[in-house]
Amino acid sequence: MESKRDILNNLLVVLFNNILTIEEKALKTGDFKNLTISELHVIEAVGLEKAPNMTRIANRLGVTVGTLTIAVNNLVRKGYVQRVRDENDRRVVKIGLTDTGEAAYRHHEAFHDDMIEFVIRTLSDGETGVLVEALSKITLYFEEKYGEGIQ
Amino acid sequence: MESKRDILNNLLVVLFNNILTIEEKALKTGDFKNLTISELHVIEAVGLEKAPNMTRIANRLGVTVGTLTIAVNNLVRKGYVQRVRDENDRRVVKIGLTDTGEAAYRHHEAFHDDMIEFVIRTLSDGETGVLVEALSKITLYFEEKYGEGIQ
DNA sequence: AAAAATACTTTGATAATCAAAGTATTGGGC
DNA sequence: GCCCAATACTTTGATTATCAAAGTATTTTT
Repeated sequence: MESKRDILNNLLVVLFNNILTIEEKALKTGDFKNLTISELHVIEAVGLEKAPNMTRIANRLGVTVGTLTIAVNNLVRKGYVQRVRDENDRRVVKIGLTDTGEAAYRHHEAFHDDMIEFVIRTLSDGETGVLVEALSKITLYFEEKYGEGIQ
Repeated sequence: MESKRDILNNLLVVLFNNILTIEEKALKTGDFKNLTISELHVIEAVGLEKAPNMTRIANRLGVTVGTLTIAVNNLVRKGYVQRVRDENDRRVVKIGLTDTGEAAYRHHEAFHDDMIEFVIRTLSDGETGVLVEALSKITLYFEEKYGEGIQ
């Protein structure tokens, strides 16, 4: 008999290990086959704020600004984002989504919405509450134990 | 007020997006700083079975066998795994953990055990049941919707 | 006005990844 | 028993992701 521990561990391992693959698969079902999962996460970070600068995005994603520069170069080339020099402080580069970028952002958002919608539809109110509670605790646990890996 | 939907979405995004970073951070606290997170996942896959072959591991990890060959080359060089030709079918290469590999496997296992231990300690029996139920449903949902991305 | 700090880009290196081509071995059909 | 197809793996060539460190431009501090 598999213990509750083992079951829980397996679930978390499978979910965590496969979520990126799944996200990528979902992405490739849309009109955005030329986006990688990393690039999508840049688009996600840009879409969540209005015109964030490079440092802000890099921190959010947990990568260096140099790494982000390269990703943004490619996204500009592919037509998903734009660079805009800040006129107040000309060192700063703000990143915005193009119309195509907006569309990609919404396509990915729909992936999340569907997932959440499914969970809420499937579980009772009480169960959803417990799930939120449990995930909050796990997040908090990671935060305390491993610090700024998580924002 | 943030809706239950938004809270749940944020939790899942934060957990999913950061789990690899966190796992890597946990890894680097041990004696295995020269392992990357991908290499660790190979070690994990090898440790879960007795001497799996290349194809088996590659399928489990969702990468091509070519990709795995390179990872195994590096892991052999670093002394974590061994290649053993199958004497019954000499096309087959079975992969096993060295003693160092075993140690790395157990160190990573401890990371999982701690996490699970925390969850079980923190939640009531009923709550843990709901969590398992909810995660099972999410996994199933992904499986149905996106097929073999998940095993 | 010089020096230090900040924001970003570039460079050089390594790792992860795939598809496709190549090598070795096995199994099936005749 | 021999050939051909299939299988298991490795190699190759290309792309992407990543970092640290060096470089450039601009702003802030002294």
